Amino acid sequence: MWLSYRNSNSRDVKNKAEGEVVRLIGWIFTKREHPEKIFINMRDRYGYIQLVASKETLKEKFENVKEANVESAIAVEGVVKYDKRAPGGVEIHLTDFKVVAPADIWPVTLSALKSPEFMFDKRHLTIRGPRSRAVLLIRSALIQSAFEYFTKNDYVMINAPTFITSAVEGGATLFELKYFGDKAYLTQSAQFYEEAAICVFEKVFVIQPSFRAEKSRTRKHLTEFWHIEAEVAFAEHNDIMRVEEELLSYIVSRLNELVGEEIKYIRGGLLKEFTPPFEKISYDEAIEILQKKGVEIEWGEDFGADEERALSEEFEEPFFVTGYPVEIRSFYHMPDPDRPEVTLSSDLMAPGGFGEITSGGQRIHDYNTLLNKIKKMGLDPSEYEWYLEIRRYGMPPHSGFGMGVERVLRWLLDLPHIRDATLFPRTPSRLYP
RNA sequence: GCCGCCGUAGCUCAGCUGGUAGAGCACCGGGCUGUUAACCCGGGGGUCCUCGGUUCGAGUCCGAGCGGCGGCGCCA
Repeated sequence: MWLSYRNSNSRDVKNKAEGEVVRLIGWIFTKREHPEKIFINMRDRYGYIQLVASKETLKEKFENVKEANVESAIAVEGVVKYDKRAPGGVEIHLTDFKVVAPADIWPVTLSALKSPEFMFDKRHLTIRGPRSRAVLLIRSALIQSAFEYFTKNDYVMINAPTFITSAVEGGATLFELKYFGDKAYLTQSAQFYEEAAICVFEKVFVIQPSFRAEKSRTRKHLTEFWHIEAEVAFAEHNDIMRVEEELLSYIVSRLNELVGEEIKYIRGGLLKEFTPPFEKISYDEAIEILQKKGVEIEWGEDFGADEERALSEEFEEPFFVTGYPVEIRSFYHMPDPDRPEVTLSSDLMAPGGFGEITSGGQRIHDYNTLLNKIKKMGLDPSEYEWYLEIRRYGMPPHSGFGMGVERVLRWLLDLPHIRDATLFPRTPSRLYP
């Protein structure tokens, strides 16, 4: 009933002529009261529009406007009026006003915005604010853009299971749960399942959550995050870096088209667009750069937060660090045939001190090589039985990567914390709401 | 897991060397012919995180616990 009552919306009224009668549905965002007039900023899915209620035209219904609290759901009818004094230059002079669902006194005040604890305890309400609204719209567009990129390039979307039995990354970071009589874990990555699927579809991708039981108190970690992962058969390390740089460039330019208004609202201007290929430096070069900057790091050590920051400060566009040492990468990474101490792997770094946004590389596709590697790293081959077995039946060289949705979003929008990049964030200290 | 900071009204915070609490925002009432986080005047509102200790007396001092925030390690 109410959906069909609506014949315009906050965005669409700008296309209407002065004097046209429109019916809108939405929520009261803010309200300013005077004796004869009340100004309402109404919010709907499309944005914001100012409503003007005047005692003269609304008569006894003016009282209803007076009594309606902020965040009441309303249905209104009114006349389109262009006026310089209205935000956005257009407003609706009400001829009818109904409360569809009343609201209690809204607890989210201006000072509440300063309290992360309050804002996330009341996340189910605070997401209605203009900032969360914009970020979540951009997030939706980001996932849409990634989906577009992959499907335009002949990838097949697969859906990997969430319950798993063995670790893709380090075993210590798995969430354990009861699975009837057995132990199961929540997935950290769809990678292994993608590797099985490339022998059907050659190019596959997933967009789904990954779980990591890392007690990370940082602004770049969630325990549940959305993962964009791709895996490509017959592809070598350089091929997958090409995919990553194309994907990121596509996402950025598409976001500017799809949600430019929201992006401007959050960061004051459109996103800087990039063109592949990105700069690529080797792990060895990265170590040199860091040592020259006076950072204490030796070849063979992994980058910590300080190192990632120092390194990425040296760049103004995203760049790859390639060829990480075998010791600091997971067991499945392909050693470089010309230099067995390093892997055919890379991380894509965001510039300006931000650091890692994707991680990827070529996988070991030979059965015996992988088996030996698993044993050498002290892992139990029986836990990787099916993963090994796919290598006995025509597994070509292949490569893949994973990109964190919230991390990319946080970087692009310069958000203070990764929890701002998701609807209901999950961190070690937050499981509610 | 480690290091640091914090916990007083619905929210943000003040409260000096111990004498049972205050401001702004929000809310309610009144005023105001167009506001943009409206403005002006008035009002109500508090187990001072919990437990224990010191003291005639604890929001304030001491101890423990719980919760949150920031950073490190780990990663996307």
